Amino acid sequence: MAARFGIGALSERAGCHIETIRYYERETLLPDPPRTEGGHRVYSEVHLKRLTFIRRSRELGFTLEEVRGLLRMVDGEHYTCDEVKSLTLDHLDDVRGKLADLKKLEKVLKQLADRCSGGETPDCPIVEALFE
Amino acid sequence: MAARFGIGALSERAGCHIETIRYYERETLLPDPPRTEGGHRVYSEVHLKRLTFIRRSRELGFTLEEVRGLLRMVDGEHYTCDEVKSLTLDHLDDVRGKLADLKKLEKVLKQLADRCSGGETPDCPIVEALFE
DNA sequence: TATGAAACCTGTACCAACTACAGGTTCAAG
DNA sequence: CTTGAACCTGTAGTTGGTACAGGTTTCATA
Repeated sequence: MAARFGIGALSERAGCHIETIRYYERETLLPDPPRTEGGHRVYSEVHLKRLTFIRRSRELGFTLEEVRGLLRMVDGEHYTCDEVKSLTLDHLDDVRGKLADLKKLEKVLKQLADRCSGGETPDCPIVEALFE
Repeated sequence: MAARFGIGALSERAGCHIETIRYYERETLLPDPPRTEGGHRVYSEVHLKRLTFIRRSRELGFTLEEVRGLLRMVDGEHYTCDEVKSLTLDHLDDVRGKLADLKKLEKVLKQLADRCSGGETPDCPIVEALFE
């Protein structure tokens, strides 16, 4: 028999908050699960699998819209590697862009900090630089 | 005589949106400027200088709360280099943390993409990996 | 079977840091 | 005096959740 469990157990097993699960349901990333008489959500392994997919994708930095795209492919059954790979490569580009921005930032901040000798001096080169 | 100008000119000279200026005002990062009879905001160089400071700080990735802190120091007149430098170094740590996270991400994404040969194959190793 | 705590429910508001209207008023040039 | 650009206020939306409040259901124990 398929195991059935509540939202608390799903939350624990998938490693994401109860509120997040309900949020994904509202966002139609997770299907509406069956309910008990009293209205409690009842989940099974299918839901866990799907939620895990979402969580992993999010960990890899995909936006919810991108996750939605991935799920559509997976749901459609006839997605191709090409499609998935292209989505992944686009995302990789994003990540690399952010990486480049952050590196620049780090450099500038380090330069600023290096130029400042600290101490009690009231004229700080960092502040000066911020005024441009 | 000190030049006085409207929000549009300030926006242009500081390089940030009109709405953002009004937002900073609401957030008390910018002082309430004097107004014309009809209620239009009137700015002068002081405002431009302060707004530039905010914009530069934001470009360097400081949060608005951090900017608020920097402004308090500058306003207080008797800030020390030490304080400013320490705020900057804390922020630099943040940036380096994010940098490390993104690098990990990049690596994983690249590995995933490399493992996938593309093409029409319906079984994609990326999708597989996302299901964990 | 009763009971009380733990788990669950819905709905709303909040976070950052803006952005995007709608619908109205003022300003300045001609 | 007209007209159109610039400006005003106020509200709602963005992303990806989180945090309640205030109520109901479930289930293990007495």
